Amino acid sequence: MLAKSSARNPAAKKAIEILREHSLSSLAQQELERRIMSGEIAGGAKLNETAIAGALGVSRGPVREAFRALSQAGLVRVEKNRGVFVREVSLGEADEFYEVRAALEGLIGRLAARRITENEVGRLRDIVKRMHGIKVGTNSNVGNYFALNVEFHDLLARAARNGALLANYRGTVAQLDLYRRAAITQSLENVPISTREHEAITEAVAARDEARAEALLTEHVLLSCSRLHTVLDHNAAAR
Amino acid sequence: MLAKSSARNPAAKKAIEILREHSLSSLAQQELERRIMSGEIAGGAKLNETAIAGALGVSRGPVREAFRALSQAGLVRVEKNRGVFVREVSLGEADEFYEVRAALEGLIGRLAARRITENEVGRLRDIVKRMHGIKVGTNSNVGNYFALNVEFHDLLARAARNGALLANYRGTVAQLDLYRRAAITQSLENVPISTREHEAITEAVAARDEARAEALLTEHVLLSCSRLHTVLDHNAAAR
DNA sequence: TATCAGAGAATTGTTGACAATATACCGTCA
DNA sequence: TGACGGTATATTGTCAACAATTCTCTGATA
Repeated sequence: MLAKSSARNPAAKKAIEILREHSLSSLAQQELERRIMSGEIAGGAKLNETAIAGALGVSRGPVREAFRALSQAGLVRVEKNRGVFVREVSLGEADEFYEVRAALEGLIGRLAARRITENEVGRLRDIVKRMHGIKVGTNSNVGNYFALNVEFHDLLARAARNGALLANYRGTVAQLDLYRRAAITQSLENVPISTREHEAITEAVAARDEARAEALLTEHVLLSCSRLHTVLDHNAAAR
Repeated sequence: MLAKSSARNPAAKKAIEILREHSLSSLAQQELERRIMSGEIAGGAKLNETAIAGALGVSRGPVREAFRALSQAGLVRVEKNRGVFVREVSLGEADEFYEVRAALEGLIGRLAARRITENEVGRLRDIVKRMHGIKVGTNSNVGNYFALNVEFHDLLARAARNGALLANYRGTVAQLDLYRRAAITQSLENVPISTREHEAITEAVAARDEARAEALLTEHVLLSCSRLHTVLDHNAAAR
């Protein structure tokens, strides 16, 4: 029965092909990471082994292995005999991550200015152009801007052509986003300001100005952190 | 039988106490990390699940979970259906890690200069004093200097009082040490130079000079990388 | 001699079962 | 009514068995 479906059904064939090179635990890890980062699973939520195993159609073993990897990545917290919980990042911890990220982005700016290709510069400019297109008024575009922001910085991180730096950057940003997702503190008024910063960064990198790219990127991250606090204070005052 | 031994044997009692808060997988992870970082298990070596489980007195489950965490930490490499191997870091990758570390240490220097206590400054000075005591001639003291170096930088990283930075620093250094351990490239002649750099860093931090501490630490890491290359080139030429 | 095929052994991937711990529920008592 | 205790349930931690894949060794062949 299974053989028959795999022989005829292209989807089943593809699934088997994927399983040939990926273990169930790595697939479970990917899927759980996606659900956590998308906010599908809220911060602090408990991850039930049996329930997740059932939902993914696997046994508890691979799920537990995925948990250990996610714990090492700082995305979940493991309490012995009690369970696994989506990590909650406090504002204080977010500030710590912002500092680390600022240092990493500085290096990214320096290296990207040195190694970025013309094609990549073009893609950066395209992202900035799309950022300019965000209309200040429609609230749904906040998420749109957030996605463009992620795309911009990840492209820059890849342009630095340092694997260790890229992995470190992504891991740090993922943990920082655990906070940013919980506290939806994107303010529309900051979009034009932030977009101008991205534009300046793009031109510094395009001009191969390493020192300026480093300084602008470090400053950009620290300013983002400041803007976050401003929005939070404003919200707190209004409440 | 087991109850009897645990009731009388203090060691067994302690072991049970440890098991009350630590799972076998986390203990396996710790132990494997220790063996990898100490060089007890060589780079590239295959980690046999059954053998390790037997050596640690547990079943394969916890060992596999430990593998996943170590893989996420970048200390081992998992190949599906083939096994787990201690990660081998190339010279090129080591250069990448040095760049990342330089950025992190810069931030550590800045924050440590801001937040270090008098007690911690005293301990830094003590470490430097012990570094000065290393006799250039006895080869066994290279490992001694290496330990002091680790102690110095980890103390400084803790003095920065940024948990995210500390975790990131330790993870990065662990991966970098995978290379440094494989290529035992410590040269005696560099010890006095490196010691002077540590001394200058200590005094910059003690003087609360954030900019200087940041600059000196960044430079120190990049110089260490340069010295590594010099030693390697020298060894290659001599061969 | 070198290469290839194949049987056997070893190793990994996954699962289900059992034991230990924690949680939830419910009745009792103050 | 609310706090406490005990039992039942649910969940986690660990293990052993089975299936699938890879590795190894032997022998045959060019």
